[in-house]
Amino acid sequence: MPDYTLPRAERLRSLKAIRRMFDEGHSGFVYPFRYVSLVERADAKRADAKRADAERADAESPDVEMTAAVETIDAESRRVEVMFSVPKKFHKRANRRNLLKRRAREAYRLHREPLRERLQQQGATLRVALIYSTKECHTYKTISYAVQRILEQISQRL
RNA sequence: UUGCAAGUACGCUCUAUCGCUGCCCGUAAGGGGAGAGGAAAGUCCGAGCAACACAGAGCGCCGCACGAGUUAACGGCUCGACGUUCGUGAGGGUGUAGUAGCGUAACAGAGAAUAACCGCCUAUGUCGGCUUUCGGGCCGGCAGGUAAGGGUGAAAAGGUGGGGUAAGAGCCCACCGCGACGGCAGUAAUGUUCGUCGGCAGUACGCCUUGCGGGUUGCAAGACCACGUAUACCGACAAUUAAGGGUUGCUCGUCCAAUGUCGGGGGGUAGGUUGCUAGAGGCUGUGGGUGACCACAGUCGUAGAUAAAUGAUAGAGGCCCUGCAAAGGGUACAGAACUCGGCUUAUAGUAUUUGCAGUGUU
RNA sequence: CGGGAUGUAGCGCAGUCCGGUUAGCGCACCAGCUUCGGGAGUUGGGGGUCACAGGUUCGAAUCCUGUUAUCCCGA
Repeated sequence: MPDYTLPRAERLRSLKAIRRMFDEGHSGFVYPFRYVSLVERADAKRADAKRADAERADAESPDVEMTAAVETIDAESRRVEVMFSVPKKFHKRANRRNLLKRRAREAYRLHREPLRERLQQQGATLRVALIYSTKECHTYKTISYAVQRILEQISQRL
């Protein structure tokens, strides 16, 4: 039985980690999403993160609304951390942004199992951000398809 | 029946699968139950709450301003008064403290306020001319009188008619309008088809004056715990009278002393707990009040997240639109962030009460 | 979430406090002159729903109210 849950622990919440991901991560675009991901194979990531934070001061993309998860002690649940974002620039109304974030989260929740297995095999961890960057408001079907494509792409890059 | 006006209530429902955030039960597996709005929005007012001395004085600044009521409070609400404006009407919009003094009123116009440009008059005074029956008469000028007429303007000193006059004028009179006092009605604003009297006022805005209210900053307020560090370094300040500071526009008052206070300048954290949801609470009934609202009784338990949960998908059913039907399409505005009371703005549609105007039938 | 500012010609800004005759300045644009031609220079010209909607006033870019867009600040 696959695990379809998505508790808060699996969401990317640390400001430090987010900055690092946007600086060093690999980014791509599958309509309507822009995505950013960062793979880490080493175990000594905590020291890494500290160094990265000290290096740089100025933050980029200030009007991005972020959804994230805290770093927990459990290493297993930290295999993948994800955040979803819908910029205010494209969607003015809060209820619209909520709806799109929820659809994206749902699509991720139902389709991330293959990716997770692959990560487990390789012993790597992954951080992903999905940014909905279009003015149109797409249905669940479109979003679901796009999310699957993104997860496939990330999986192939491992 | 058509079109309107003013309100009031509601504003999708159910099932399945997979989830999210608190809470309760359980050692655990798991189970139970809760989970967006009328505007949650804008942040335009008013409060609670918190810190600053359980916050003081004066000045300044800001807000409000018909009357009565309502309320914890308000710039809100209710009922009422008057003016103005839109509407055939039901009704809707908007305004209303005081005026002693000062300022401004472009352009146009003679003039924008102790008005004489054109016009009218020459009774009165005076000068000149003509004439004379020597009383005076006529013409012109000057002093002067005149707010009727002209045109300008947003606004020109009550209106119409008559008398009166040299010409005119509330100068006098009639009616209309206005104001004051008294009576009457009303708690009052105010009204008055009552009585008596007064010839009778510029207008708008601002300064100003009066009354009432406002200390400042806001839950990123504030409190605690953990982690980490630096009492780095530089500068200012005093021994009894002051500097500096204590979240206030200024002044005062008051408080702060050497392991000190403050400033400059660096360093660390980016976590948790609390504030955090029972409150001027909702609903029902009875009573009071025109009403806002109030009193009493009963009853209910109703989000608390933290880059932020309250959902996604599928199916079925309502409702609306198109269509003969089959079928197709639509189902608004919008997402809690300390909490209340209002206001404002957005909103597919549905139901309903009262009232108005028109048309038809009887 | 809380607090604050701005919107005027294609672009950048005055004017708004304290309302008044025709909303002004620079760059850009158009035309003439100049040059063999262009640039520079010079002379003239066009271009504005003063963000939007109500209100106050005789009269509103200016005062008042609401809406909308953009920007800034607060750990």
